[in-house]
Amino acid sequence: MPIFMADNSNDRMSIQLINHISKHVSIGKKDLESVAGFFTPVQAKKKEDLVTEGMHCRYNYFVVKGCLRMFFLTEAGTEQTIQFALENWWMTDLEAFNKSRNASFTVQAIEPCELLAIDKTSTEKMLAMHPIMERYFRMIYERAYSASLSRIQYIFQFSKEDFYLHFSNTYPEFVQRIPQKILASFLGFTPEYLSELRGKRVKAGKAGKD
Amino acid sequence: MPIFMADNSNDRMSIQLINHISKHVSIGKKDLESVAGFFTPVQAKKKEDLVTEGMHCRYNYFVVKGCLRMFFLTEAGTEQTIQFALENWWMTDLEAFNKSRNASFTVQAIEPCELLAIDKTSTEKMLAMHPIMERYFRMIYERAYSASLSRIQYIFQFSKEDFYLHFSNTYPEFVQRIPQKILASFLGFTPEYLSELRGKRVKAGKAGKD
DNA sequence: TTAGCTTCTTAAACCAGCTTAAGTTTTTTC
DNA sequence: GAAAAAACTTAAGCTGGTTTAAGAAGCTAA
Repeated sequence: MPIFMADNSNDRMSIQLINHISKHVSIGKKDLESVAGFFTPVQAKKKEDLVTEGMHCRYNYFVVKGCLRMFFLTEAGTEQTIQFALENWWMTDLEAFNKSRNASFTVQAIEPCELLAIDKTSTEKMLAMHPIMERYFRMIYERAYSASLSRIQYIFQFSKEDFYLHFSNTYPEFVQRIPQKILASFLGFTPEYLSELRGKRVKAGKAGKD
Repeated sequence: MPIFMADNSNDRMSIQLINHISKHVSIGKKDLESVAGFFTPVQAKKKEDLVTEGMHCRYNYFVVKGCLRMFFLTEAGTEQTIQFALENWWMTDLEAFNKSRNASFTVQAIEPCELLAIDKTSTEKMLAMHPIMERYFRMIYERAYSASLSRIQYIFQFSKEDFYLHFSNTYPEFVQRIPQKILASFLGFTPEYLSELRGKRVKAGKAGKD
């Protein structure tokens, strides 16, 4: 179970959410404070599940600090990572969250995380009280949708080797930050093959410093 | 170039958009008529491009009738289909549409289509005048985002053969309706391999009527 | 500070799906 | 309604990436 933090963390964490909302929509200070009041600060440990595949999906999470990933279990029993959420991204199993179905995905902390959580009822109240937040989320989901389409484009565009090279050139710090096993499960190949690719690069003298 | 239709088609086509909006949000008749006024009816012929990769992406399209697909050209020069839009779905290259960038994708009519088109300026005016439409689009993009994640899940979950079987069992009429070449480019394999899979099923006596 | 667990590496054998190529059928166009 | 173009089929040979297996190296916890 995630730890629900004492109220005084709320202020610091809320500021980040408030800043993010302000970047996207015009909204007054009072409204922002009211919006922030709908969220509960949550602390998650490394490898802790925030949403569990097959279980009720109660919260939508805003990442204040740390990194989440979303994955599911394939029939073969391996974890397939679908996407990551870094600071200022939202993550939950949206369909399960909205329709009160059991989750199809697990959301898990890769690192120790600070999160802001909101449940469905609070989301609806918050949207009814602050309709401008519909606009904020419309923009957030447009962006998430575009990102997801780009991911599909990359999956088909590149061979697995090129997909790895492209990803590790585009996000070199991030690649350092996460376990290789998780990276392999995101890129859609076996850890063994990733290891082979890394070996190939090192031998070819193309590796970065370590 | 798409054909922009005479105004009297507008009524019939708008009704479908109006019904769709009404299903998602509470909105009065007058507002609905005002919203509909922001759209232009468009007729597209089979194989006609509505958005072209590399070109300016002026419109967002609501499908009244027919079927659109979104694709891009891989480096190898083959078309890779990303998604389809049937009746009551929206389609455009969202990122290009929003940020006035050149399109990364082509949107093409698979069948003769009736569409409602709206440009960026009109979209903004419409949203400013009818903020409830932010809610409508928030829901639309949530759904589109979820659908896109499911697609990623399927891509990784299934072998190519199982992916084909799953898709053709889930949408048998749709599979009949579109060219095999396009289906193959959606499932991510060669037309030759699709043909082989079909042959295999027919021989095994598992084929449907034709 | 050692035992146990998880992650990472290496390498050989294997196979799903691609490429190529040539023929057939369907659709489009004039 | 004939010719051209596009879509579909079939089959052989090949390759990118998986599987399997076994060992090495890093972490984590008492």
